[in-house]
Amino acid sequence: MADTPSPSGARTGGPREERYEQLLLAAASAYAELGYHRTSVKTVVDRAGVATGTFYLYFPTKEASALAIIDRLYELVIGAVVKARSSHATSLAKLAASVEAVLAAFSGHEALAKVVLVQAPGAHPDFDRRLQAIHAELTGLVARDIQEAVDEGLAPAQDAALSARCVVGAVYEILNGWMRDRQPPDPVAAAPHLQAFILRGIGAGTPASGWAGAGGVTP
Amino acid sequence: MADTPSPSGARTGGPREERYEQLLLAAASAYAELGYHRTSVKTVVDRAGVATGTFYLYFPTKEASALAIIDRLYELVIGAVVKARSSHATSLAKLAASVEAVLAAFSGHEALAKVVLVQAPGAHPDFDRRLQAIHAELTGLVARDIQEAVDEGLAPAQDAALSARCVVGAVYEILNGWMRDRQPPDPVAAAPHLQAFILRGIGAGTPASGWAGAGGVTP
Amino acid sequence: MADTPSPSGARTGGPREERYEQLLLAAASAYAELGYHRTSVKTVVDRAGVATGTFYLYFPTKEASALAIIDRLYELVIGAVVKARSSHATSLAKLAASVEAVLAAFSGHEALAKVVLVQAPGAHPDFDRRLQAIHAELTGLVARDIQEAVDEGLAPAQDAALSARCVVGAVYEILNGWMRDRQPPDPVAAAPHLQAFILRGIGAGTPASGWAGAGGVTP
Amino acid sequence: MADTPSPSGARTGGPREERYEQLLLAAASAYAELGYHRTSVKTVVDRAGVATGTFYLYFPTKEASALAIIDRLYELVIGAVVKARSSHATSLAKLAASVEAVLAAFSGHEALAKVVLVQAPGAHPDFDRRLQAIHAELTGLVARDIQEAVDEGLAPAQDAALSARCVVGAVYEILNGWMRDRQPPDPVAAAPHLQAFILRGIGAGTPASGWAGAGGVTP
DNA sequence: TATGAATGAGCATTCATTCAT
DNA sequence: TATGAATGAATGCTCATTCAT
Repeated sequence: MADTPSPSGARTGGPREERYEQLLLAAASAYAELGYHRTSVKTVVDRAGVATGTFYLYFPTKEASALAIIDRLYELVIGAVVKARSSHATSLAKLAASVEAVLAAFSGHEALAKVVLVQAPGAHPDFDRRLQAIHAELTGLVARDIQEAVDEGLAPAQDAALSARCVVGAVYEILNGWMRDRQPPDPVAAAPHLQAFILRGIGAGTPASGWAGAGGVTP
Repeated sequence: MADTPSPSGARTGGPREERYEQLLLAAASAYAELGYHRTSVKTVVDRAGVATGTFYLYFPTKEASALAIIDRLYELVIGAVVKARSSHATSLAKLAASVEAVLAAFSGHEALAKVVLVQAPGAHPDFDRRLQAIHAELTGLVARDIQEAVDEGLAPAQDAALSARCVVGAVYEILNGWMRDRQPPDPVAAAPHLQAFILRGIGAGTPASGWAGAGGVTP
Repeated sequence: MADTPSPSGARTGGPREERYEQLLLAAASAYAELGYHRTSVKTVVDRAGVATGTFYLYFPTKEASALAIIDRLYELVIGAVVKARSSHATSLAKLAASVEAVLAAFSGHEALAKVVLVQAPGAHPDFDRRLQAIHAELTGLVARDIQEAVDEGLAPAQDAALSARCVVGAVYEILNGWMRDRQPPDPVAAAPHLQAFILRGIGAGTPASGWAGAGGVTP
Repeated sequence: MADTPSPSGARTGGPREERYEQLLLAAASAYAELGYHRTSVKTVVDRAGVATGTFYLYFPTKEASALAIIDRLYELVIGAVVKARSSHATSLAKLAASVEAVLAAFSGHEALAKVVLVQAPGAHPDFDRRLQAIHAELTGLVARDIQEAVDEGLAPAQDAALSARCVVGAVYEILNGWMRDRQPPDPVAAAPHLQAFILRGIGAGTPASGWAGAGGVTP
């Protein structure tokens, strides 16, 4: 609902930016609902209430509109994660905060999330490439936290990259379940459980390890 | 390459079955490589070395061929899981064995796996529905194991369904990484790490809990 | 009317070749009448009495259909010219025979001629390139004849290439006039006048120079 | 490059006329370079450095801009020819002077010439009609000269209209060769050769016939 | 007069599906 | 059973033209 307040930060946003948002969101909701390939540009412009040609005033191709959606969510998610992490000092707190931030960012933009997590993969080679960016960034962040925790003796020796994949997979699956059939009904509410699972998973499973209290950092 | 040699070795395979396999595998490899929508029926029949019309003697529609691929992998995976579980008595051993069986089944049929895990989601509403079957079945099995472990005092109280999602997500992500960029290079070799992560994640993190030795159950 | 009897020489021409001819001629007549850009593929297939997709069974693109028309006329014209020339021994007789052969070949395939001489130039860079081939071939042949006549003392010293352009220009303009408003009503009947003009133009203007009787070589 | 500096030097050129020239020349250069159909109005206004809407303040349609180009060249060519002819008294001198004037006028306005001779024919029915005007006027003038020469006994009896077409065709082809690949490098320098060819062609091939000295009439 | 965002009809091309052989 | 030519609806994209500012 409160989707993407102009990335440039400008509050006013000339009519140009408004139209762009309008089309981006119309495209996102259509792709989310019908799937990228089953959505025609006509469907998108009908939802946005503009003419066909207008779409191409803002996106060079249909494909570009999907890439823009991916990029938009990328910014939102990475932005939220970076912000959340900056409030915490220890590796485990950063990790726990990141998990919650990801849940909050994705679930706060469901249409975008559905496009990125469900519809885009496999729809086009370029999408997959772009998707990798978010994925790699997130997994890298998590891997670093785990490695740090290991180095600090907070977790047992392990393949940090592999564990990071497990972490990211668990988070995505929670989001997928929520998007698919509202299980869990609220991803953010499930954060504590997920954090507990993850921290135990990497072998840093007790609050004494220093991650307790990371919850609620993303207002 | 060594993709899906007739699942039940018993099949005598009349010419009809052979053609069907040929087309199913040609479709799977094409969809895996190019994506469902970017693959035309022409491409599939070219790979199978038959004429266009022949495709429709074995599948009523293109869509049906993808559903057949999903069903095929479903059988393979669930079959392997059920078989693996039958060799173990305790909940945790069953869980650990299931994880390895899933990794082995998917990674033993890469083309099918790519179609099911990467290309099918989002490509068609019917696919998503069918995909749910595998997913729900797997998650249900895992949830049951977890609940059992909790009931037996082997793991702390928790939302078993939620934890099960985490488990399944972690497994899928390992498979995704392998399919995407061979990270890890061999999913089955990564099974111990993954099992450890998962068992710790549900709070049953020590071999003393009774899951050790589950490895190698899938011959 | 008697347009393009299968280039491969095969008289029977399977249904495949027939369809191709049908489409080529439908395209030629449409392009000739409406112009290349003002003709849609729909228009062509309607004239041919086939479905849209069928067009693309025989031509990879609309552009290719126009190139095929150009090539077809190229073969017809060059073929006729080479054949006509082979019946004559002297340079001037060859030249005169070529002129008549060109008039006959173009005027015997009016739709193709209109496409090549009127509609194709400027319609697409590729067309222009291909058009050059016919043009250069014809001009080269004429230039050779003129040079030979000069060398044999049958015509005064001159820039043979420049004179050849004049010759070809005169021939094309006669054809253009005929296509535009049937002036002259019959290009072949105008051949003697044109030949006289041309031979005088290159300074070999008397029948004594040895070109008389070249007329009528193309039955 | 030095294309069409306002035809009648008298024009004071208010800002309105300047804009018009600017757009006419931008359109001409674009059509000449890219072809009429491959040039969008956007391309023209970009070259002219004005906004899209401005184009329609000076031309009712895109088509009208091409017609204006044709008309402009018509004025230039006919004007030059009439002027050149007025300096000569005899039919053959008028003819020879006309040829040179046409070469000079077209080659002095290459962009316009390319549009008129190469791009416009076939691009639109209306263009063809308008093109006829220049064509008929020129051919008529030449035919009259030839008829006069015949009547004066300077040339043998002939179909003056047909000969006139040959003359015009030869001139156009020289211009086409120059525009296509700078063969000849300078049409005006080729005028003597062309004049000789033409006068010989109509059977008035000796300077004694009274056409010598017609060269250089267009200052 | 000048702008340029918006329009929407029009078009080339693709491809799942059919069916006569 | 097998073939592959034929179909025609569907779609992404362009661009001449309009009009509110």
